[in-house]
Amino acid sequence: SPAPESPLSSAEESLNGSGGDQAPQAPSLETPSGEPSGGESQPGTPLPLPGPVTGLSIQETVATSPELDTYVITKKVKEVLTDNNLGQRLFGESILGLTQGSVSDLLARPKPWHKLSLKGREPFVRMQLWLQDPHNVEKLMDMKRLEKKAYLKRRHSSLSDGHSVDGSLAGPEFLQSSSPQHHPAAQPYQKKVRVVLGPEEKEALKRAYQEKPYPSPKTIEELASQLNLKTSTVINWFHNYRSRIRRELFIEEIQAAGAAKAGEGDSCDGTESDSAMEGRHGCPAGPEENRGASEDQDGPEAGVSAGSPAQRNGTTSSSVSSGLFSVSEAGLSLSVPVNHNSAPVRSPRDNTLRKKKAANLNNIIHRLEKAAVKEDPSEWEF
DNA sequence: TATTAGTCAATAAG
DNA sequence: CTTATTGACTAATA
Repeated sequence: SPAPESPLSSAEESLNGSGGDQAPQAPSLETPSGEPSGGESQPGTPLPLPGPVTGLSIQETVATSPELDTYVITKKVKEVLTDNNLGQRLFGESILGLTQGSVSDLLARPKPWHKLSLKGREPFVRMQLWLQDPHNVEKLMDMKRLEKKAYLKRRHSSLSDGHSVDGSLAGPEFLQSSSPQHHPAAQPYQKKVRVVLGPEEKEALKRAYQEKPYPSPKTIEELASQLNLKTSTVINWFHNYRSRIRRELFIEEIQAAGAAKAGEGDSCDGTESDSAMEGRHGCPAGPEENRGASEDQDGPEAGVSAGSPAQRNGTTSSSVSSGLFSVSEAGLSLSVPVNHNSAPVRSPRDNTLRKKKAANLNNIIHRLEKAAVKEDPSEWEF
């Protein structure tokens, strides 16, 4: 029941090569804007400009877009989608040209605008444009209805023939439904078996990451054989892990930005050295929501707790201390908590140390080392 | 060539 | 069914 059927999206100009397919690109997005509609925007959300008949391509719109607050945008999109019972799949495929999983990720962990590449900004610009016109919600809902209709029709036809026992399987046949490229012969399309790393393997890899975020080919080979994994799997794991750890740091950065600032007399101080630091202006503006204070599994997964603003400050350079850089105790073997708390009954588990912080430290060290070789400090991204 | 950024797509979780 | 997670792959960069 996947959807080989591209709902309605008219021209799906996807020019692709390469085995798999990637980059759907250009979904449908017009802005007839037939109604003046009150169109009040949100808090600090500026309003770029659509580009239907204005001849502007989305790409150009992205390039000329003012800084957008990705956090505010995703928050709003999530709200609108849930309020109207619209799913990520439909939204993603028809509005963003992305798959459900990508949308989920984007909405849950938007990277700050200044950390996004031109391509990475595109989905956010599309979301912003989509939000701009309340009419778009209606259109999406219509689409949803059409899809449902088609779905029911399909189901009906398949029920009509076989048996009556609806709610469930009928006999052996029925397995194997629609697959891309139905009609003809779908021959040897075995949907790639997903490699799933066991908790133990992940632990080992995380441990390895802690000591060396950028393992040498030799180390990688070693890990691969020890864990009985393909070398490429280990390499991919490191790529993905670094990338995802980094992303969490962005998120902390954003959350932190919203805190520690009562009055508004601070925002961005003037002492901005020469670096091309980013400039977060519109604070997350997100009141409420605990966000983040979650995680804390047990065995696997470590957590990152509150972060702190990493600010650049030419004058008082010492104030670098941040929760992020305070590595409690990395390494292994820790258990036996020295328990020296004043609090009587406290911290039962905890064993799950802040590995990520430690890992991040290593990551930073690594980058610092690389940066040290450079002469131009303006490139240091700290 | 090594890494990163962005996604996809399978499948886990809810 | 919908959303979240994650190994793998492509294109862009350094």
